[in-house]
Amino acid sequence: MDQAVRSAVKAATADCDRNAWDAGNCPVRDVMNRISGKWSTLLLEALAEKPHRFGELRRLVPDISQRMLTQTLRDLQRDGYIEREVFPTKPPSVEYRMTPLGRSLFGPLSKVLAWAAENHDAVRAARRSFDDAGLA
Amino acid sequence: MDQAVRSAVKAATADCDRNAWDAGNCPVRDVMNRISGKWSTLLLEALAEKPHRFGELRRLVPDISQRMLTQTLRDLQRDGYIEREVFPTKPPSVEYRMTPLGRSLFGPLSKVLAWAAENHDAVRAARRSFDDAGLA
DNA sequence: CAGGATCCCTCTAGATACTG
DNA sequence: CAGTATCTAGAGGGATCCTG
Repeated sequence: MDQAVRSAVKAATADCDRNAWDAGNCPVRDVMNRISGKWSTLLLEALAEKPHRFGELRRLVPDISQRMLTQTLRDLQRDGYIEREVFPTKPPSVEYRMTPLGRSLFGPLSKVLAWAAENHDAVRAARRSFDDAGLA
Repeated sequence: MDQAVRSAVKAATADCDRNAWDAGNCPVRDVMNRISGKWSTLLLEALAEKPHRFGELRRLVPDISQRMLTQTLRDLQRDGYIEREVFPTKPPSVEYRMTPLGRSLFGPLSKVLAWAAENHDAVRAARRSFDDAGLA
């Protein structure tokens, strides 16, 4: 980890200390809380590629309930990561697309997702050996 | 986002598709689920700097309960991100430290944490304007 | 000191049904 | 098509007491 990143993280940590790690004032927790939802990263991943309509997103993430799809999209929109555009056709259609802020987040975030894909086996192996050691 | 990252993410997505985004088989969800816990990133942040004992960690993250500290540490250990070493002194002391796997995760992850620190204000602004628009 | 065990509660997320 | 409303189960998380 280079020095620039290290000091940025340290600054964030310092903020948390001053505010007793209050969720609302700690940048790390405030931002992570949202992107760490069960579906957030999957939707960001889908919308990072290109804009999608509601129904398309539902098909891209088959096991999401329509309630959680709506809610997660609204949360992402509220934090400024995605935009919602309504086309007053009949029947109506709605398109979701990433904002510049969302793209700027997805840059670093995608690196973590890539890490997950590359190291998934290592994690599963660690998990197995932990369980086999009887510490489960 | 460069091409290497893009294709790695795409590969992960493809895996998820084949398995209907099953939590156990989707690398993204499997890894993100753990590091997205309420306390995981804060503890990784603390242990990235240097090893710490149980009591030190508790002081570093004042508002964590001892139950959640124990549980989160065990989860991180199970996935191979941190190590636990017991020193049979009297009274006993236990030290936690990051593993190579943990460090390799924390590289990309720290970039996201830095992003959170830098863009926290932008997110809060987006949130306010969303709420003021009456869409809350 | 570093936890384990227990009780309890909130909040998230899923299922189902209905609407402009 | 793209949602909203309601109900409910279950996980995540907290408080407290106990122990090697």
